Amino acid sequence: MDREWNDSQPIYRQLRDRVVAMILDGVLKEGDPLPSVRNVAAEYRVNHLTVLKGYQQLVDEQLVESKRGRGMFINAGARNLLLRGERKKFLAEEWPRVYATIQRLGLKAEELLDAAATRRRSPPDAAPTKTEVQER
Amino acid sequence: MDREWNDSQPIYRQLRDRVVAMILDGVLKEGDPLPSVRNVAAEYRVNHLTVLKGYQQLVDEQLVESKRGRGMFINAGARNLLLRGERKKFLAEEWPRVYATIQRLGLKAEELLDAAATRRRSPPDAAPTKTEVQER
DNA sequence: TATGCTGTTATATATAACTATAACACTAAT
DNA sequence: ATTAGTGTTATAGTTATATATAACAGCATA
Repeated sequence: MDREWNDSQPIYRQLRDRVVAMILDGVLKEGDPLPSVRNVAAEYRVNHLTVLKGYQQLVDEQLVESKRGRGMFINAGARNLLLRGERKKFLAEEWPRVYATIQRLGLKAEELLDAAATRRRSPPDAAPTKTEVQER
Repeated sequence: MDREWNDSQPIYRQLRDRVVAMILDGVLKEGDPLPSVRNVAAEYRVNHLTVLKGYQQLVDEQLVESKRGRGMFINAGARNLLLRGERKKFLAEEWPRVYATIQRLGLKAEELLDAAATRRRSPPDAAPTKTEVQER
């Protein structure tokens, strides 16, 4: 119900990232409507302008199209566009920093895999719905 | 000379992180003075209050001690304190998100290692000095 | 004592992020 | 035509981040 926000990124960017994750994971497919601005705002207890700002990023990236009065919809080719773009961005901007940290802390593959495996346990009745933005 | 700032984190936190990296890497050892607030401010072309704020974080974390009129110095035990704390923080807060992204993008170990290997090439005369905060 | 380093405090200003509240515009269905 | 759902715009206020400028306080040394 009440997801938490990471203080290392503005909320609107985290929202954008969550939708991106849903597209990559196939939870949102081409032509699908995004959960509505006001629904998300209510569910996450966030201002609807903040949600809109996150969604507008997706529009600017050509991933999503807005149809006034109807909703916002995943564009054709969105997933492929993302696979290219996000890969490049991650490898160039995020991974080097993360890799350096791993080296610096002397973390081993086993510890990393253990930590990744136990990162979340979903409560039994928390089956994901298409109408809500999902936590990663 | 003129390092760049990552727009995904406030400057003062990036400064804090760079000093932490220098401690972990052994560039700054216990008892060593930190590069002075005003020097760093000048070199990075940043307000000295921003640098001070980053340094104050380190004081709050017991990693550094401030001696008015003399400078700021790495505390005894700072590196060990960091090794515990940063490991825990990284594995709990950052790595799960990063790991999920790697899975989502279908990145393979080889690609990751390649990207990490080519992440920086130091110009020949850019030997790190103790008196400057280093880029990771 | 005077100079030149340190860290620190005080004001004031600008911008980004987020919020609350209200209103507007368009679409679909009753 | 009305209603209820979409996205969108407008105003205004708060907090965090970063800036510029000035001044204060402590230490070391010439």
